[in-house]
Amino acid sequence: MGWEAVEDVWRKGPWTAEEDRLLIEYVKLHGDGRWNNVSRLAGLKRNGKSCRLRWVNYLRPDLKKGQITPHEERIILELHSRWGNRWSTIARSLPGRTDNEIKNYWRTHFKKNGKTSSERLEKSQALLIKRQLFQLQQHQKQQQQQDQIDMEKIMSFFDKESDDRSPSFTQEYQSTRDEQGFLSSLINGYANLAETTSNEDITIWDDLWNLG
DNA sequence: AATAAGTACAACCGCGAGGCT
DNA sequence: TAGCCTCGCGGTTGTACTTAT
Repeated sequence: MGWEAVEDVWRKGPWTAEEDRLLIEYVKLHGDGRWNNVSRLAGLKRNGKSCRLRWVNYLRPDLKKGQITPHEERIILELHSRWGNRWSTIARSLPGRTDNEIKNYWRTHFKKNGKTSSERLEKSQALLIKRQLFQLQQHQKQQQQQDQIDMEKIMSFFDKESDDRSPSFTQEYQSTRDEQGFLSSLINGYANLAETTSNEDITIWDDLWNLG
């Protein structure tokens, strides 16, 4: 490693306001990068690695200050369930937030719940299934309404022309019934998988899907 | 009021990837 | 192509602050 090659003793621990000022001045003049030059050019007793970390996590002007919002929290949850501990990848989806910030937030807010990433993944999948179940149920409801309309048509048809039934009409009616039977079996299957998730979770996922 | 426990976050460390010579 | 340098990433630790007992 080359980080410690220039000097033997580097300052460690919390940064002072004066150190921050020197680092900001350095970046203004030379841009970010070439962090090993900072100690020589800016007069800082910090190694390049420490300077980079300080700049990236706290001094960058485009950083978003303040607490993680509930909206950001939902994004973190969703992306973590998808990518696991790939903090830098997750951070790229949250402008102004750093990987370190997200990592710390995750550890303090969610890790304590004792959920491993695989457990969270399972939960996310259950949420997805439950949402699909919800959509299927809505679809089934619409089908039932349509079915009732059809039934009224049939009754009216029998009333009017009981001796002259159209084969194409009865076929169409039968296919509608088949589709509904298929949906019912699908819903029954999903229901077993999704029963552990709440309707509140569905609302959260609806928000997430609407992000894009 | 004292202090133990919990929480939040800044900072450090080790490792590996990629570029350059 | 081997070795060095720079950088980024994820895990871990240290510490200040808050809350509970």
